[in-house]
Parts: sequence; C-alpha cells; structure tokens
Amino acid sequence: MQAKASSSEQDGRSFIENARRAQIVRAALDTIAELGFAKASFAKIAKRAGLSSTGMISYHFDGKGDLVAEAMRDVLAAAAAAMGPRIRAETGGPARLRAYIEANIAFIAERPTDMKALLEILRNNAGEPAWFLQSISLLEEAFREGQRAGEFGEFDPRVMAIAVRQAIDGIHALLAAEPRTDTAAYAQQVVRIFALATARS
Amino acid sequence: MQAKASSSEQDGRSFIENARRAQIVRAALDTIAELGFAKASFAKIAKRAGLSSTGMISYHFDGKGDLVAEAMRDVLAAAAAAMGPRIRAETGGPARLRAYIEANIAFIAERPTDMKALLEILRNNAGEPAWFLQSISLLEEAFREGQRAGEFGEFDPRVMAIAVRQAIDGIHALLAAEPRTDTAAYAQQVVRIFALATARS
Amino acid sequence: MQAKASSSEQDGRSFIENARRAQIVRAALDTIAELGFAKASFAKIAKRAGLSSTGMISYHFDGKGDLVAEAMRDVLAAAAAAMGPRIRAETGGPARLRAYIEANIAFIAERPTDMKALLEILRNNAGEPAWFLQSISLLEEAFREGQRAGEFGEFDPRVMAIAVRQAIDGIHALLAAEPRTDTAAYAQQVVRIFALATARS
Amino acid sequence: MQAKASSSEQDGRSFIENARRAQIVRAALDTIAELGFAKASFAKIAKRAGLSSTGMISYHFDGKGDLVAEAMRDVLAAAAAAMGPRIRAETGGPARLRAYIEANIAFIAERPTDMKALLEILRNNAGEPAWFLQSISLLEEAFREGQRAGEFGEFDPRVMAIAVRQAIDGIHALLAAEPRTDTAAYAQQVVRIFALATARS
DNA sequence: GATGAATGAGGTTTCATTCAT
DNA sequence: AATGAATGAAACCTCATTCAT
Repeated sequence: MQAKASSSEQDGRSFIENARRAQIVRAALDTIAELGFAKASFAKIAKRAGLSSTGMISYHFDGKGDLVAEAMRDVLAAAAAAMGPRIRAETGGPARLRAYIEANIAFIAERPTDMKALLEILRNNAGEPAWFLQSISLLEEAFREGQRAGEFGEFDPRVMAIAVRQAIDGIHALLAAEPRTDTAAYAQQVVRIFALATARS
Repeated sequence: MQAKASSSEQDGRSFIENARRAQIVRAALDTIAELGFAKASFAKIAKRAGLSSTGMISYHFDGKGDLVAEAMRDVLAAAAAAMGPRIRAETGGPARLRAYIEANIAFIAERPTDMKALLEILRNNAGEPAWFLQSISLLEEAFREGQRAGEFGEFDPRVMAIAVRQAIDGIHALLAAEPRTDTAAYAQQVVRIFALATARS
Repeated sequence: MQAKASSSEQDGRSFIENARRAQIVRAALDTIAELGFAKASFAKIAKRAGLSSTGMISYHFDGKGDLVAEAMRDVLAAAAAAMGPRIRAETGGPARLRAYIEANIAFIAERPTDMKALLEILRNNAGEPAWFLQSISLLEEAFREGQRAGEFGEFDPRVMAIAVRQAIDGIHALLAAEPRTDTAAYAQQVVRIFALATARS
Repeated sequence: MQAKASSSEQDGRSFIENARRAQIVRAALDTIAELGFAKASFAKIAKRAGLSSTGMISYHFDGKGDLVAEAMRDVLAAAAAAMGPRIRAETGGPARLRAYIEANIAFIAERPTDMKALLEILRNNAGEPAWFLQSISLLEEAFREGQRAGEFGEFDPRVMAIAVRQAIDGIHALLAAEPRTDTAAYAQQVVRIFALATARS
C-alpha cells in the first residue's frame, strides 16, 4: 500500500520500488541543481522524472523532507565512498589535507550536478547549523591531531577548517560563472594556500 | 500615478514615498535574515513592516525582484561606505588585504542581520553568477596589482580572491551555529591565513 | 493584508469585510446542510458563495476550523436569541421544560438549514464530547433544581436531559425523510412524553 | 476473475475470499469507530487490516459504498441475532418495549466499537433518510399494535419510536464524553421514561 | 488472489499581483 | 498614498481506483 519507508529503515524493498525511488531522487537532484532548492517543487521534479502526478512522489516518500533527506544521504554516501579511501591512503596531516582538498574538488568536478544540489540542500534545509559544525568537525579534529604531532603550526583549527571547506565550496560559484574552469588548477591553488597557512613557521 | 521606479532610475520621489520604501526594505532584510530567502513572502514582510496590505509592497516596488534588488543595493552601499575608507586608508597590498578582511568581518559583526540577508539574496537570487565574479573582481585586481608591485608571491589571483571571500563569509554559518563566536579572533585567524598564503616566498 | 480575525477578537472590521465573512458563513451553512459536513469542501462553499477561488475563504478565515467555528457560533447565538426569552418567560420547571422543547422545535422548523448544519458540525467536529456535555448541562441543572423544588419526580437528571435533547434532534432525520412533517405536532408529542416522564408520581 | 459481488448477490465465494472480506470489514468498522466516517480512508483501513495495498479493498469490494454497506449489514445482522430472541421472548407491548431498550443498550455496551461505527455509517452515508424510517418502523408498528390492544395510551407512534431510538443512541455521545458510564443504569432510566410516557392514563 | 505502483482528481493553503475605493 | 478585497496559479498532500505482474 505504501512504499514509504522514512528511508532509514532496513531495506526489504523490491528492485522496482528502489528503482522508482532512485529515479525520483535523481530527478530531484537534477532539479535542485538547475533551479535551486526553493524552486524545486514536486511538480518540476515529477515532470523531469516523467511521472504523471506529484502524488507519485508523495506515494514513494514521506513528504519533501524525506525526499530531500534521501537525496542528501545518497550524495554524501557516494562522496564518502569516492573520497574516503583516497584520503585515508595518505599518511600524516599535511598529506591528508592535500588529499582532502584534491579529492573533494575532483569529486565536485566529476559530479557537479549532485554536489551543487547537495550544497543547495545543506544551505536551505532547516537544521543546517548543526550539520555545518559536523561537516567541519572531521577536518577540525585532523588539524588538532596534526598540531599535537607537530606537523602543523599554530592556528585555530576550527577557523582553518571553515576556511578550507569554504575554499573548496567556492568552486561551485566559479563553475556557475565560468563553466570551463580548470578544476585541477583550482585544486592546486587551494592546496598551496593551505599548505602555506598550516605550515610550521 | 505609480510610485514604482524599477529602482535604478533617478529619484524624483517624494520624501514620504522614500520613507515607505526604506521601511519596506528594512522589513524585507529582517525577514530574509530571520526566515531565509525562500520563506520571506510579501505577507511576512508586510506584517513585519506593519503594513495593512501586501499590495503596498507591489505599489512601491515593481515586483519581488525589484524589492530584493533595492535591499541588496542598500546593504552593499552601506558596506562600501563603512569599509571603503578603512581599506583605502592603508597603503600597500598586504596592509590593504588585512584591512579588507578585518573591515568585512567587523561590518558583519556590526550588522549581522543585514549581512545575513545579503548573503541569502546573493545565494538565492537569479543572476548570481554574474554578480559573484563582480564581487571578487576588486579583490582579484588588488592581488594582481600587488603581484606586479612585488608585494605578493605567485598565485592565481582569482582563486585567492575566492578563498578570501569565502573565508570571510564562513563566519555566517559559524555565527548561526554558535552565536557567541568571537568575531575579532575569527578575523585575526583569517588575516593570518592569507598573510601566509600570499606572502613572497 | 489579512482579514482573518480568528473570529473571537473584537470587531473593528469594516462593513464590507463582515459582509463577505457573513456571505461565506452562509454558503458554508447551506453547503454543510445539503451535502453533510464531510463533503462540504472549500471548493463547494466557494462555488456557492460565488467566489472565484477557495483562496478567498483562506483569506477571510484562518482555516476550515475557524470558518466552522464562526458558523457554529452564529447559529448558536441566533438560537439563543430566539429561544432564550421564550424559555425564561416561563415560571417553574415543568413550564420551562415545555417551553424549551417547543422553542427548540419551532426554531428548527423556522431555520431548518442552519440547524441541520449545526447538528452536522457538532457531530463531526473534533471536541464534540466536551461540547455535548455542555449542551445538556443547562437542561440537566434545570431538572436538578426542579427536583429540589419538588416540581419533578425522581429520575437521573442527566439521562433525562439526554433523552429530551435527542428527542428534539430526532426531528432532523424525520424532516429529511418526510419534509412535510408537522413540526408543531411533533413538538406537542415530545412535550407530552416528557411531561409524563418527569411528573411526580 | 473478480471477487467483487456488489455484495447482495448469492454467495458462491470461496472460504478464503470470504475470510478476507470479513477481515476487511472488521478493520473498516474499527477504523470508522475510532476516526469517524469521514477520516476512515482505504489507506487507514488497509493499514489496520495488515493489507499491503488498498487495491485489495477495491478488489474485494465494489467501491467504498459497497464496503460500508456490508459492514452495516454485518453489524445489523449481529444486532438482530443478539437482540431479536430476547425481545420476542417477551409477551405484550410494554414488556417488549422494555426488552427492546434493554437489549439495545446491552448490545451497545457489549460491542461499543461496532455500534459506534454503525451509528457513524448511518449518519454519514447517503440514503440515510430512507433507512431511518425503516429503522424505526418496527418500533412504530409495535406501538401501533399495542395501542390497538389497549396496552398503550394515546400518542403518535412514530414520534414515540423516534424518541425511544434517539434516547438509546444518546448513550454513544455520553460514553464518548464519560467512558465509565453505567450503561445498565442508563437503560433503566430510559425504560422508566418510556414506561411512563406510553402508559394508559 | 495478492501486490504495490500508478493515476488523476481533489483537498487546504499560500503566493505575488491587481484593482476599486 | 493607502487600503484590503479579489484573483488564479501553484504549493504539498491524500484520496479511491485501476492495472500489470
């Protein structure tokens, strides 16, 4: 009767059902990336997904929040899968910081639509403040640890984490303004900036 | 018979009319800052402004875009007036960079509501990409000039400008998550980061 | 901007506004009486009131509950105004009981639409149980007092109050089935039933 | 290929099929009793019945009207089976009237859910007026017969029948407001009221 | 028989805008 | 200038029903 599964439940869902859900999530991400969070209505998403009515989205998801949450989770999971190994492969704070920046920007370059949508979601969804702190906490902790190990100079780890995160996310606006931007070059510049900014004096 | 003036025209408007416009702009900024761009409807703005009808907003402004544009222009003008002299007072690229960062964050700390609203507008309004390039162009040109003068090291001025701008704007999310943040300390950290990142080697 | 007034506030409303509200309330009562509470949607009410969209109802009332509450209050007030004096004019429990029954049924005969709608509202609206007890409390108290004065025999005042109220309301179903029913005769029969049932032995 | 049987047909249905129908009818009654007629959607009924799809209800019943009609018939049949013998066991009009009231209220006390649902259905379903007359016709005829036999006084049998029926049904509202009500005592009061009201003078 | 996906209509509410007064 | 009523579109959601598997 209901396909809804508040989307954190265990998955005994059928293939077809998951396929529909995935199709809707995809359409949602594309729509959000193209029109922005506010203008991504169920009507627009349903149209892009080829659905006959917005009721189908309500049928598969427990409201807009549920759809957006699943979309967010999907992208975050894909990002973690792509970037995690690459970052953890490096040893030592500075190398990991470089890998973090490069992996992030590479993934943005690889899946710009998804990552633009993710940024829109994080910026416009309620409860952002809490998530923001969490999103930089890993980076912050890495800085703190590196400082203890003497790999980094003295600076406020939280501010540095914000600066790194924001520099990475800055590429979205640049890509929007100039789609032909060389993302690898952008990454190298960011790497250089924070190599210098975090180095021991 | 209309007071509307697509708001870039020269002003033959009466004092009262301008007072009304200013009152509405103020309510719009407060509403956008509190509720976010998407949820700042004419109804909410009119209520906050103490207006009896949303029709008053339509009467004085040529649509939502016009209101938002004027609000944006007002804040940008105030920011330029407050920050411009302080920045221009400094001589040399590095000193001006420091002044730029400090003045920006000081102004955000001083008028957090207006600046939060401005950020919301810039992020959610159509035509953002074009404006984004313009917003960093001054910074970018300053870096380019400083490099010619030998005051800065070698780096991509555009990427550096983005990184600086984004680091400054990062304080909004931090303030949202932790309102008691010491903004002056935040500014000093950002100053330090970009002093190191832009220095000649 | 908003005509809404959660409808228990003091009335500084304009004549036109009150006229529109009254018009909508009238259409709502007619619609509820004709189609029943459940099928009386805003669309049906708006159509009957000659409104261009359901948005007009939302403009004047703070949701369906507000509209229904105002409709209920209007009818109850009219009923109290029509019946109250007639009942209070009588002296002594038995005379007042007769007046209560006659006045109620006469008012139902006079304004059958409004009273049918009122019954629908009371039966289908949330919070009915509480209101039910209140609606019979006056009658119940009158019986209790009459018993103390020796005007009535011995019986449970609450059950008797329910029986009287229900006998009166029974005329709605009878009128629906046979619109030509002689309501005055119905009233006399009910009067007789409860005269006998409440008499001292 | 369809199991639907507009439910007044003779039954060539299989055991399993009838079991499913009964299961759905049970869930419908529970849902209607708990949420009211208007809010008892197929979705809610299917959920309560443990069905995987609302389509199951449409498969087994020819629409909502059919389901409701069967539910109504089931309860009426059970009521007739429980109350009929008890009433017919009595001899003479007054004794049968007493038995009618007692049996009705006892059955309501015994199966409050079903009877509450039945009342909801009768009040909200189209075609109620016709059914209403039928529901009191037995009582009315009994009064008429008793009057011919000189067992009752003079009164309008139809009005008396309505009053009795309504007094009985009044216990639903009372139970909703005060669940701990003593139903047997309520019955005795009603019996007393109508013993006095129908007695020869 | 049973499932769950799909449909299209309809529900209430909010939106920006227009208009008569 | 200002009011507030009016408009019609669009928002999200739920409904009973149908259909392929």
